[in-house]
Amino acid sequence: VHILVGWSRSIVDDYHHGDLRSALVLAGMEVGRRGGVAALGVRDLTRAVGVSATAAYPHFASHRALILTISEAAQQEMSRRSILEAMTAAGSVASPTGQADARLRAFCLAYIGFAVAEPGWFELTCQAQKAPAHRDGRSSPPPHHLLLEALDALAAAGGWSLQQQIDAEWSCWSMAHGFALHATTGPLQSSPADRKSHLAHAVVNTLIAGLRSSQSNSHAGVL
Amino acid sequence: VHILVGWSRSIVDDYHHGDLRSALVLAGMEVGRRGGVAALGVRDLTRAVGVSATAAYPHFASHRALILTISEAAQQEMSRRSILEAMTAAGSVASPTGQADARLRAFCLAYIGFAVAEPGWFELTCQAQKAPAHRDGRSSPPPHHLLLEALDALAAAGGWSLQQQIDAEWSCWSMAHGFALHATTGPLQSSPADRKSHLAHAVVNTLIAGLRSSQSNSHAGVL
DNA sequence: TGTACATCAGTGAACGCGCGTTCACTGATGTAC
DNA sequence: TGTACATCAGTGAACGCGCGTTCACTGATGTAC
Repeated sequence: VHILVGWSRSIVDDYHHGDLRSALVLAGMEVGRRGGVAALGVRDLTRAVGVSATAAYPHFASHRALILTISEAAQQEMSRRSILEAMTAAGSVASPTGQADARLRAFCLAYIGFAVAEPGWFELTCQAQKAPAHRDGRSSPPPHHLLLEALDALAAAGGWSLQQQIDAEWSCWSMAHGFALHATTGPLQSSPADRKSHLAHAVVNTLIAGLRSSQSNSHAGVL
Repeated sequence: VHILVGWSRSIVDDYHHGDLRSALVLAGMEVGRRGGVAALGVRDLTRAVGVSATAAYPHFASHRALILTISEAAQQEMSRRSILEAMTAAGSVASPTGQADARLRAFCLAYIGFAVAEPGWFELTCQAQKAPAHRDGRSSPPPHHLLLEALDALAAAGGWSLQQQIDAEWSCWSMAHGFALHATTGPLQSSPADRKSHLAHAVVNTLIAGLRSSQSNSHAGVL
């Protein structure tokens, strides 16, 4: 049975001895949602949890390590709560080619949509970008795994080579990521929502049109 | 005639009374080239010029103002020294459509190439991204103006509507920007140069293929 | 049941640091008469 | 030619701040006998 002990002077009462590590990550998500990475100081987070500044160090080797852990939590949030949902919702389409198209489109638009809806979390997301490890059996995968999955279907339907599929992977991620940054932090940041949405659709349309035609004339017109 | 006066104790001897403003911006470009935005503290830059920390304030209202000015200098560098050069070099192609293609391709690849070759400057570049102002007669235009110029030709050759051209603008910029970030700061940052180069070409090919086919079936397949 | 002891998650004072910015000032330069 | 004065680009001491990290510590909890 948990009893509120004396040292807990903070408003955050849902933390008690024993799970400070998780509490810090949770606080990081809460604080970083508004405020981004800049708000994730060691002192900021320990303060938010209601604990002395030094209490973080038995759980995290350094400030950077704490940030990276929170970044991974943000990636989970993006994947599980936003992209995965959109992709499974896009599953109800007739033809297999149409379904593959729809799922890839859903990935890109959800990636962008998450960034626009949660710019703070999106910024966290960008902190820990590892080199992509291909299809290990990880549970609740980060965004990149979901992209690979969407492309698998498209590659099978279109008869792509492995090289073509890898290239496509980076086209999709670049387009979605670049647009997300423009809409979030860049020159589109104060555009109205419907303009952002229109451009997002246009941009993703161009991407998919390009992928579709890449199976016929790839490696043509090289500079 | 300039004489080395007593207060100039720094190694940077090419600064004398009267152009401290330019000297600070120049130092910012030098220091930011390695080190990025994080290295552009007020004290860092005044130290680099060999001047007291407070000397910057008659010339810049705040730290932020100083950074924005340096960012604009980096944009000039990117446009003039890298992109403009590549685009004019791509001018020698036969058909008008082929030339428009080549110039757009040159823009994207030069944008990415600059980011990879000068990641510090590229980071500076991203600091001051204003909303794009359409074709005013500015001398030595920032990257966005050069993109518009490249698209003008392509739109004329392809018979695009204005809306299609605006959409294309953001497709190009998103793709180039997203890939540049992946190659610079993101998951591709420690990939070998030839892999970056291969993927850059593949990604730009996909983009251009998408733009080419967008004139026929745009606004089709909307989600 | 009661005492002795190890464990372990936290405290809180302190370290050294560097930041952006303010303020009153100084000393060389150029101009007017 | 020489003196008086305004201008102006700098100085340097100081302010308040908050950071990440270290260290020796404390006090509650669980276990052994």
